[in-house]
Amino acid sequence: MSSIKDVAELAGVSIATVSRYLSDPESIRRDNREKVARAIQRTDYAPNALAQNFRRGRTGIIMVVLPSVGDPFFTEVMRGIAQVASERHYSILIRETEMNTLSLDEYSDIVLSKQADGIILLASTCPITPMRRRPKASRPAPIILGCENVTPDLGNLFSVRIDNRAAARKATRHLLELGHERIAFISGSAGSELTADRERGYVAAMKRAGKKIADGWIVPGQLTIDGARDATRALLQHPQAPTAIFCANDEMAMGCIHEIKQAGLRVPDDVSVIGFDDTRYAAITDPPLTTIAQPAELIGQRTMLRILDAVDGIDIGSEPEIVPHKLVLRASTGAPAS
Amino acid sequence: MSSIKDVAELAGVSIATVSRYLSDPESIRRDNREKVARAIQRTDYAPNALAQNFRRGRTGIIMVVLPSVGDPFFTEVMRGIAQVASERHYSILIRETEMNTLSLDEYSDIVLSKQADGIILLASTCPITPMRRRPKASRPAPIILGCENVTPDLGNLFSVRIDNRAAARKATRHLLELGHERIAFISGSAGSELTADRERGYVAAMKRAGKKIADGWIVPGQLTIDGARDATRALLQHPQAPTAIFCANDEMAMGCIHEIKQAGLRVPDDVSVIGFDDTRYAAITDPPLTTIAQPAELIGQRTMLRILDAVDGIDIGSEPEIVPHKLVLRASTGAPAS
DNA sequence: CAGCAAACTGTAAACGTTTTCACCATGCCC
DNA sequence: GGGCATGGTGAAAACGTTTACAGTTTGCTG
Repeated sequence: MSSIKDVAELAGVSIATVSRYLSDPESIRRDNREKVARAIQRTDYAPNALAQNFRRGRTGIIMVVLPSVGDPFFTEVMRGIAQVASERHYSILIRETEMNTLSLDEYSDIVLSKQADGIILLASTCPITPMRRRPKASRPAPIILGCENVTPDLGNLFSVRIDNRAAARKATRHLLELGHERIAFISGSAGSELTADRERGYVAAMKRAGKKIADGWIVPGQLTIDGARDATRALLQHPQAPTAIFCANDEMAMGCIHEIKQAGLRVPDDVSVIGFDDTRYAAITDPPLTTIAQPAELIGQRTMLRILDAVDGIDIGSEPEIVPHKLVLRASTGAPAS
Repeated sequence: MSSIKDVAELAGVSIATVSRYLSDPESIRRDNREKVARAIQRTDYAPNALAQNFRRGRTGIIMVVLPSVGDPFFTEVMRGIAQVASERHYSILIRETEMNTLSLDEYSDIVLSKQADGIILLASTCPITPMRRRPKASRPAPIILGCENVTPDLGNLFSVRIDNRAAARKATRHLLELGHERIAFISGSAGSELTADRERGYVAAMKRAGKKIADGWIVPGQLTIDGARDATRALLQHPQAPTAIFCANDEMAMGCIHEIKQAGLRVPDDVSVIGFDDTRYAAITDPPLTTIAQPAELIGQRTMLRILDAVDGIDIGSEPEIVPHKLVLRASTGAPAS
């Protein structure tokens, strides 16, 4: 591949001039402009991105860490992220971290060692351990959260998300208002702060309504279809089997509904099911899924915009940006059989 | 951030020694090894990836181009890709190209200008235009295909995929064997070679069985849920409405089934539906979906391995690597009502 | 046409590595 | 003890840009 030097030689100017042509053609004289343009054509020159990035000290990469690329909700968030990224000429680097915990230090190192300019942590199923060292860093590495909120001792990570607790309360209240009393909750896994908040909302709503939550009504479902199927089977065999099940995401709701039908029961006649996320499949499940809608794409866009701000040195603070959610009524919930 | 120079100074050795320590600690003397190790500790040093890559002339990035990150099949392929990538310390850079056509030249430029070491083209919905220029490049840029096969004039791009035609024949034959005569096909979009091949398989199987394909039985569905719903509505109103519908992917099959139920018909009693891909949702649709299973994750792994070979300068040729597929029988297909 | 500002250009340094090359010890063999 | 391989080291070049600085040309004004 030809370099800027070849172009300069062919055009009969210095490499500085070529470089200037590249960044701002107007800044060089007309005749040189044309000579350089021709030389670039002839040599088939394209700037070496590696050298540019090195020189500029930026990678042009934002790393996105997420537990599973398969999850349709994250997919939607990713779409928002990718959209802003391409507008701003940034690339996104996806890292899937099934379960392995990385400490904030390690993420910080990724930025410091110039593997990425910033990091977006999408709801991690693993507890993020706080930062130990490097108080010396003049300015903290740009790391922010999407969707997730996080244990308070982690300190001040900015995030864009909905109010998960309020949303879960709303979902639970919907079931209560339909007349359900025995409402179960299929959560994520132990480490997930994201679903923990939803669980808190569920518990709070039940409490406020004066309903008891029986042992075994809160079942972990790993946020996966299969996890939810197992959880659902357990719930259906529970001595006080629930008449409604609140699943912490839509994937699990799909697994849950399938398992209920499998058991010969009907949704919502025998058991109501409510999901969370309003993914693309929610409208075409059978029955169509009542769920909490999150503006996933918007979350992605906002998160990306904010991290780019942070990369540019703008202080984005640590006050989370809360985006709206809403309850979408479809046909998977109804009054309990009396 | 401290550089190798700081470490060298603190340790009292040259930067060359530090560099050698980093790449192979055994290659330096014991006492220096310890001094350097201590100095690295004390300075909190981590190599600057930007500088390393620049110096080495490699990006450590493989770009993956795909039409939609949302598609669960591609998601599965991505998982395979990501897995190999992380083993080999490569990063993947996702580029979503809704519809915009890029020429092979442009992809080639991305590699030549060191934005990525290689490119994987996952089934593009857009026709890839062949390469015009740059015959000068000593060796073609490593660009290979996953899933997709491509118009012959594009020449010699290696690919890993199933035999789509044979698979589609198998799916169609399954319906024929159940006794269906009026079988429709919901394809992708016009530009998609991928679904074009499936369409060819469908046509071939129908022909061989001596069944006519009525006008309007082959409907484009854009590979999306909504596209398939529209297509299905059209098919149900067709004067010779089909008793079985073959969808070019599972997403469309899900949309199709939903629309059939919407119309008050039953699957498979009134209309049989068969999908393609065997995504994670196939088993939990209602009824569970009969479909063609592709080893998506394997395709991803193999594709990534081969492109890494190509990046290393190994000639991988252009003979496609064909991986096995199979027909998975579930409950969405059955004999036609007589 | 002198003088001066403005516009443009070239030289060279810098970014942080890796790696070649020459060099210096050290230990071994004769 | 001289020669020689061996193992380790440091100086310096190189990778391809961008950019500060100084220098040169151009155009304008009086």
